[in-house]
Amino acid sequence: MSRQDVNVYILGCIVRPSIKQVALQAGVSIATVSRLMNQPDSVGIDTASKVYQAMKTLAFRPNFSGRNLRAGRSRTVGVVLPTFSNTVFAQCLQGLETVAREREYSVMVTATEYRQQDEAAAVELLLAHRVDGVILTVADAEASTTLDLLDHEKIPYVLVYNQPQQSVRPSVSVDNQLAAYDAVSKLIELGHRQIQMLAGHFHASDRALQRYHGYLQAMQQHGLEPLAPIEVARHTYTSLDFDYLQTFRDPSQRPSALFCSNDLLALSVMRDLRVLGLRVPDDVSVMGFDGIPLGELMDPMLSSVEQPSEQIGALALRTLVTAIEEQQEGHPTSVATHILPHTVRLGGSVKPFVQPFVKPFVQPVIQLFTTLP
Amino acid sequence: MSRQDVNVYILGCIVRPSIKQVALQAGVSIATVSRLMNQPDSVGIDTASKVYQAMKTLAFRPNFSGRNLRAGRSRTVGVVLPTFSNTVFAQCLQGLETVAREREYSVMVTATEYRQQDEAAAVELLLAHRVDGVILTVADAEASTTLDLLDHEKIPYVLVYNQPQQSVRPSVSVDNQLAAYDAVSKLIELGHRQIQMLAGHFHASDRALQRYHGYLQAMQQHGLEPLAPIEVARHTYTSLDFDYLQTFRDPSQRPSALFCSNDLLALSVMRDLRVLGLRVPDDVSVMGFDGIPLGELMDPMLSSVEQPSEQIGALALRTLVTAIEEQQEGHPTSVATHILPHTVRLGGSVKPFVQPFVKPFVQPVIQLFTTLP
DNA sequence: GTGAAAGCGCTAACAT
DNA sequence: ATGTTAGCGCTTTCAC
Repeated sequence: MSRQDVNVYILGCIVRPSIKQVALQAGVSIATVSRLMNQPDSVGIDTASKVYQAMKTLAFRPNFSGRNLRAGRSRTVGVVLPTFSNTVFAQCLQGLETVAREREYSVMVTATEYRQQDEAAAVELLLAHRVDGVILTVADAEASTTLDLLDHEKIPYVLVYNQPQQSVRPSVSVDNQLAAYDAVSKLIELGHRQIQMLAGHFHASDRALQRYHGYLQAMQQHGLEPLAPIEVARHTYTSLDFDYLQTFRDPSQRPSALFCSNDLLALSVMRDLRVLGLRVPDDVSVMGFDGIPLGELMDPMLSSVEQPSEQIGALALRTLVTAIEEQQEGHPTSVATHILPHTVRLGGSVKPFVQPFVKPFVQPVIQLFTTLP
Repeated sequence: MSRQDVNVYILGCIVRPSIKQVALQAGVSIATVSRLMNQPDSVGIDTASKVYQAMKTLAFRPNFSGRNLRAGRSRTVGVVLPTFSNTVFAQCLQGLETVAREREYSVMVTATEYRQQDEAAAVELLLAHRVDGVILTVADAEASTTLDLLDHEKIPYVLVYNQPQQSVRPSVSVDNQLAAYDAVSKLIELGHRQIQMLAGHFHASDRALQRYHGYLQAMQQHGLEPLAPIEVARHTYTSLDFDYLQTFRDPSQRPSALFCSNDLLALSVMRDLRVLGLRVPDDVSVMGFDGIPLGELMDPMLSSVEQPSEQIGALALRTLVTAIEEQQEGHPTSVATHILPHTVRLGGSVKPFVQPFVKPFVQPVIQLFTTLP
């Protein structure tokens, strides 16, 4: 062995030590070094300490590329979400990453920015990195060639937020239709009759469509006429474009309650209504979906369907790791569909609807007072 | 060559094809396949199409583990942030990931949950994966052994949000002290004299401390007595614990304006004040820091120091990639410190302070009215 | 323009 | 309990 094999410095440049240098330094074979990392118990106590010492002096750090290549696994999971700018997905990522760290998995992330056509490339890239599995939210879980690919290649994956109805696919979500049904039923219970749904493009979010079905179900079941949904060109923040609210200027034209497919949209529409001179909840009640933490800080508090995003992420990761490890041990693949409980949070953005048919008796008196300086 | 080398299926199980299978299928050497991926021009036109054809039929996907091991680079950057639950960091990640995708880099993420002691392990893990560089926010950029490690090992990195003052470290941030100074000066300009700062633990966020210095500077420069900052045990959402606001019940004890070290804290405190029966901005004005998009949707709109989080992420990634590629070409390492512009956004959560020294003239009349049924 | 061959760091089967 | 060795998939000289 040449001197360079021991030395960490070559031409003054740091060369990261490999197990080879460690083995040389400790006077053992590379197999021993490798074993110490994988099954520490299988190495003699004094040999072990020698190797640990060598690792320390050389500041050895294993090279996962080598390990992954050889072992055929990477202890890395891939994540594909529409965007991290929407708190819901960010929370999911947070929950997922926390559990990943516990389980000693790493996380590689991509965003599709709600573009269905970007899903395939995102997954391809992750697969090139040989991630052991994928956690993802797709535009449409039923008709997804990306999911078909994963199925075909037997790559473990878990959907988050998507809730496949026809196909059998591992997923973690709330029951979107039921949750929307509950929310709209609550509005109906509070006296609302004219309830309209507002959503991003349905083709970019099967969840939004499922929620719309829940809306329809609630309306029809209560003998109410469903209104055509308002589809806006975004899933997150508005850009102060009020065209979609033009009809709201006429009180007879506008619904008494608005059910939004997510909280960012709900908060945006509340702001837009405000700018238009309409009050929430006095003129329009607003119900969101997601239950983002910031909604609770609003005044009036945002009513919303709470879904446990961090837990969705956490459970998805646990489910994925289980699938990965089952697969590695040659077990049969079990497909688990987790439906987590939702709750309808009622805040000040929704108020009971009272038919405005009688003018209050005291109004003249009030008018007298208000004409005073 | 045995038949198995050509065949993608072994024992009914899919075996991912390598360049070896592709080469065999196309009747060329593995070197040609490799060259086609790296310098497509160096391969003959007809050979190329043969190889492409083989790749297609075999559904070939390069194995980055092999490539990374051999090439010594991974086209992957590591990201270490306090949490993804805070919109600010989520936005930064979004900006960063978008540019990474453009540049064909992958992103591996970790959260420290504001625990300084977790920073080292997070970076170690990323380095074991042989990321080409790291983007990170640390608790304290001046005294960070993690950053010293990166410096020592010559791993390119870029800080985000951190703004080192003494040490020379590549970073992308706003000028925290100046930004806080501007915000507090604005409050003073609006008549506020009793201004207090509220922050998470300073030892977990050097930015918060720099902002406190900005607060101090503004107060002193205007001849005002700084108040002791309120340090609360969190950086994100409150858990409805109002102890820290006890003194606010007494009007003579409370400041007229509160400057919060971030928006989540500001929104939380606004909610807490509301629950305590205090009105924002009538009883207390509130100014945040970060300029998260949701703050603009609030009513009253959250006043805040806007920092361009997505751009911070985007620029950090561009800077990092530049550093990585400079280093690979053996160029000298240039250290760029980017200070991005901030703006003080004034919303309804702040109102001019008027000394309540004269009782309004009409008060008796009002009292008369209010004693009516 | 193409091929042969070495080797990146590591694991695991086999040997002792 | 430890060493020897083959080879994971790829890039990159060095030949021709």
